Amino acid sequence: MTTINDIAKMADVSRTTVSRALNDSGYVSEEVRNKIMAIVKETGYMPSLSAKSLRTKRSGVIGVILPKISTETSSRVVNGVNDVLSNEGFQILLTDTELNKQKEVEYIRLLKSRHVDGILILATNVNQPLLDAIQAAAIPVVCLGQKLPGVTSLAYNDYDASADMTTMLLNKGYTRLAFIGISNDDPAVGQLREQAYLDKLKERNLPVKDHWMAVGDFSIDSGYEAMKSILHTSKDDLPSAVFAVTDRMAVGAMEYLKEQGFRIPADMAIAGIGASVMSKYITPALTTIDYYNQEAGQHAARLLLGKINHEQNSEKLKLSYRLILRDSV
Amino acid sequence: MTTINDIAKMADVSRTTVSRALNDSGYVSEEVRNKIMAIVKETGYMPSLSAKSLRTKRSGVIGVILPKISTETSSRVVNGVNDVLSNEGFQILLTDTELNKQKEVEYIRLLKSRHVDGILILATNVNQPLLDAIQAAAIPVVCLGQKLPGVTSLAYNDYDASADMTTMLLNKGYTRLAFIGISNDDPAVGQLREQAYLDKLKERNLPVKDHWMAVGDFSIDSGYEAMKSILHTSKDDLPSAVFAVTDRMAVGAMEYLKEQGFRIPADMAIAGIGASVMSKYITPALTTIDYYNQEAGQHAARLLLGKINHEQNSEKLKLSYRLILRDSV
DNA sequence: CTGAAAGCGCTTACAG
DNA sequence: CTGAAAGCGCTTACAG
Repeated sequence: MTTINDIAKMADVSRTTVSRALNDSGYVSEEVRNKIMAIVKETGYMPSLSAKSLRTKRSGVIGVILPKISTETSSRVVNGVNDVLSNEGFQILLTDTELNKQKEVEYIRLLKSRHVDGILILATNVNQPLLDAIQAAAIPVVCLGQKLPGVTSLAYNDYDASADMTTMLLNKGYTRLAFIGISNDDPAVGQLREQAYLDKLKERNLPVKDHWMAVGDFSIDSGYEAMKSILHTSKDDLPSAVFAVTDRMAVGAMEYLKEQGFRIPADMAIAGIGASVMSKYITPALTTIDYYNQEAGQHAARLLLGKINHEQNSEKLKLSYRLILRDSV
Repeated sequence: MTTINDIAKMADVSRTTVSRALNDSGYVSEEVRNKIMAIVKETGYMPSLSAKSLRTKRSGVIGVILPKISTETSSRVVNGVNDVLSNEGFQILLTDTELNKQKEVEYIRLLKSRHVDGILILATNVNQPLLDAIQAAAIPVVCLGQKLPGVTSLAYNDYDASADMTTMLLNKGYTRLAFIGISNDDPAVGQLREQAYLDKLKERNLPVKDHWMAVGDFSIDSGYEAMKSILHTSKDDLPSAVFAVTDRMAVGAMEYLKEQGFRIPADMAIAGIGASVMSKYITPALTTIDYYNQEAGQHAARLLLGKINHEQNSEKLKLSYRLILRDSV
């Protein structure tokens, strides 16, 4: 492989000068610069980024920690992140925790040892070891989708979004409102979205019935099973609508209802969150909430870049959302 | 940051010994090893991978070049790749060409300068600059989804898959078969899938009508527009079925047909390729072909690992597929 | 405007 | 079994 020394020899200058020409740092005469650049072009020389990183302590790489790689939300976010990062000459080092809390911590350490300039984490839960690891890493970290205490966080507006959806359903007359949530380990999706549902029902003195509530795990199947369980335990006290906190679970629920001969929304209305592509093309089209994931990814990336460049900006920002009313309600 | 020197001092040994203990290379007395390991654990020391990579010329990073990051196929493949790579201690450096041919070439050079141990590329086209760049990089490269001359390639069985789908449709009596393809720049999806369609029609002496053929660009919208154009140009010579080479385009086509009041499959049957999640939940459920993308990703990753370890294995393998018959036909 | 030298944090012959 | 030394390919004060 050609190195900076080779280029220096060929150009008959010191490698110091080559480095300066390459990085536009310090003075290099026009003549020498041209000579060097010509040789660089000719040889196709590319500086070793390992050496560069070892020396400068910057790698031009951002570590991204995903809860699950093959998910529509993740890929939209990564898309947004990549939009802004690749423009700034940064690369993404991708990491997938498979919803495993321990891996989150491991990856933070690993990314740190790879000299990444910053870490973007899509957390699904909040726990002390995670916070400790972030603290210990002592590099810029931005969390998207969850509020991590002491960490620059960009949270979706889960409470309001869920409250709006609940209110809308209630206003449409669906006062017998079932709910499919996820585990409380997840403050954003698990706690906030459920709390808003509960609060809104309470505000109107509507009953919250245990047999109208079920818990899934993000998957379509779990939505299917949750709906089945709600129907079974509710017997002749059936709800008139069901609100699932993710589109995938809503789709699963819809699938089960269809199988059972329910007409949607006449016999049972359904709503989700996420604005998945599928939500638009399924029949009936699903009422849902768009979280603008790609924009959120861009936003998070910019925030991280800001931190890397030591710009002051550690407020907890909120992201926007939009209700999409469709035929399932 | 703690370095190997700090550990060496604390353990009162040379850094050579620390390195040996860390990497299990060469002799280290049990006693010394334990002492070192205790300190490593206590300090949370992690070796700098930049330094390691500079020294050893291996980075433990695999570059992945994607045509489009936020696509179901891509995320499934990356998922599979990550399955096997993360198990072997490798990390993924992700790169998105946004279907831009020039970026493909740039990224190969960039990844090379980052000392990646190998590159996995999901090519969508074949061109000389790309082949040259791969040649010039002189590191292990595996191509998935396309046959690149001179490059270890793992191609889907596009011709046979498309031929099977065409035959199946023909056998069901849909002899007036329309086709939505993509650009011929893409040998696999563009050329092979179309060629199989043409060959099968020819075999049975069935007419191939220009106004039954349209070209899209992978997107749902383009399928919608393609279907519209077919209907308009066909006037009273309408096809009885349409075969789109991707699920997304099939979904778009279905959307347009539904809008126009077509009953599916009674008035017009539809088939796609890809086995997207959506294909299963859309109404009517879409007949399609599963390419086992995740397994393909695993397979490609293993192939690449094999090349990195200098195992002999540069044949062009073929991947399998499976027809999924559903209600849209 | 240019170069010699030191050093980033590792690993690996080589010598003992 | 252990260590001193060289070197991977860069950048950056420092000196001229």
